Amino acid sequence: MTENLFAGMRDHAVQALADLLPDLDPAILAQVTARVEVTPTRDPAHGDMATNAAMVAAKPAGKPPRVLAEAIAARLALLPDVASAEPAGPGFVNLRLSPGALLAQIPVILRAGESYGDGHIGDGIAVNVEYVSANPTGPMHIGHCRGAVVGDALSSVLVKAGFAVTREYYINDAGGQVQALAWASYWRYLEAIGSPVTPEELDAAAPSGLQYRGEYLIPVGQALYERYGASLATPELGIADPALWLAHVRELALEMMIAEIREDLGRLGVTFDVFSSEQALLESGATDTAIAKLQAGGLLYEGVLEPPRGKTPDDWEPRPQTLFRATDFGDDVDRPLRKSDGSNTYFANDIAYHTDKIARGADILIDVLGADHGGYVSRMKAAVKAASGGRVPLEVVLCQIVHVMRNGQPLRMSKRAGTFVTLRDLLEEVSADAVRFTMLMRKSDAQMEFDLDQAMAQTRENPVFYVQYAHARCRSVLRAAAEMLGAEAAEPAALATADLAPLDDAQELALIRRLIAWPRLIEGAALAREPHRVAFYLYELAGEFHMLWNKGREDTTLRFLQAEDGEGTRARLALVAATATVLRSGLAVLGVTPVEEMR
RNA sequence: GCGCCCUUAGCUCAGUCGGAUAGAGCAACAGCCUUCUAAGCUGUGGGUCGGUGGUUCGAAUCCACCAGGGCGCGCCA
Repeated sequence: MTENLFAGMRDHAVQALADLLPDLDPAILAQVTARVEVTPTRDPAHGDMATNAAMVAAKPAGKPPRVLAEAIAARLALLPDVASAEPAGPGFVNLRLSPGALLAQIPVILRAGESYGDGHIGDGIAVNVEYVSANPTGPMHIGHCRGAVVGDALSSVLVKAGFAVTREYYINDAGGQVQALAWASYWRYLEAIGSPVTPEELDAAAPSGLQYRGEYLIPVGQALYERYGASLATPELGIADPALWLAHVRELALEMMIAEIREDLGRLGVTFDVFSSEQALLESGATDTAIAKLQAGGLLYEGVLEPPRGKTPDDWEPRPQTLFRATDFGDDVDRPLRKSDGSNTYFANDIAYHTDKIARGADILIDVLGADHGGYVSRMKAAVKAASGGRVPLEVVLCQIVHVMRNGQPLRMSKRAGTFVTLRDLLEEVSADAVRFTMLMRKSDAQMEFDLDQAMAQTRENPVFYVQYAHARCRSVLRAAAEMLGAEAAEPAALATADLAPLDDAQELALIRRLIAWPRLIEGAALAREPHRVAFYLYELAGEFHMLWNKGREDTTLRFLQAEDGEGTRARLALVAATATVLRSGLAVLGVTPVEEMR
């Protein structure tokens, strides 16, 4: 748990307001203080931090913002850590920390190590983050990997901010797609045992045709052969009664597909705490229970939906269905829970699944979904509201489509063109570090172009390289320091005791300001559910460090290691070590390797 | 037709949940450098924030309408 200087200063600003406005209605004051913020300044000329306290309080207090700002500044100026506090602009109070207060954060960082930035705003609240949840009918596709990276990084951000996170994958193993998987696997099995059955015959025999013809099921067919011999076929090696084989084939195919998915995701550094099975939920009766509960609450009825305006399906006919009163909970239309054959819709099972997550103790549910599921969001939110009695919110992070670009041209993701389609293929060309960081350099709900050339480039244009390079430079300096001063003297613990007064260059101070913004950044990213902010922060932090490094090319007094200046060297080494620490802390959140050297 | 997301410099994108003169990289232009710290460095130009209204001390941010792009729209998951 580390100190957030901005949060601390905010407490002082709020206190100042309370002292200055003793007659203000407490309820109004609370409203005002909720809007008070202390932020890093964009322009160093404005000091280290600024607060809007005077402006948000001006109206309720009936005083001009500048007057309030004067009074707040006068009070904040008395704080020992504040060097100056001045009203500015329309009513900001600009604060400059005393050099000691600013520099004192460096040993704080060094002692905290990578845990610097760990926060408590999560307060142990249980958050369930569900992501990927791709059908277990084939290997991971490139389209899945953005959600995987976003979900994984978001989880890490939340953990760092103090939330109790469960990372979860929902296996859709109950529907018709899995049945189709079983039939396709059976086809590969028949091939493995040398059956004369043709794909056409199988396509005709399977209830929904032969859907998955990719070669990735060949190993499944082989494994079935190894386990069952020819016993799943007729004596003539023809198609046997599905009752004899379907369950076996289904089980093994699912097992192997899930193993493959886990392996692919593992290569990307994406892991989960819990895998939940739709089929298991059905078998446990959880779905019936959840539906019965809605029924008991009077939230279900038999009714007929209107066709959507402007786009009536060809085969539309009015039909009575079991409907959930989603409109009572903010959705546009009530939603069906049962198909005409009496089985549950995907939505019905998903209600049970989300109910299950709540029953397991989640206080907040987050689903990371592809943009093609956008139309699904409002009904699921309605369902969760109904199922939890409004206690548990469902939040949805939508990930837009990724266009993979090469040589400035969109990459066609077709097998016929010989270009890759799977995550595994992608990872053979681009490192997991580059994939992850690049994916996180965009807001998730914005469409993005993934430039392969840029992701692989070993130049400044590549943000991953740029950030890893900054860390490598830090480590390089520290290795040299260990040579020069001895290993122990270059350790964080030793550097934490350095006299930091020599750090007074504008660029050194700019770097320190960036470092101390880390705890606040984590809080913001966690509350906004926006892991991409971490990537941008690291990019900017790396930029400040590179700038200092480059400045040392011209101004030799800014170089980190100087034989004739022991005190200055120790101070600068402390800054370098602190920078490396925060870079590592951030890269850990993103799941990107903090490399020791560029090779 | 309806709903949701998006539109910011030539390009790719940020903009800290309403704050100060809207930022970064690439590209362009102009210098420097070819190593003393490592894949070059420094500086400059570039914007009616898609458009029009509105809300207020203050709007890229919130609201309404319009334009363009994406996604979705009863028994697919």
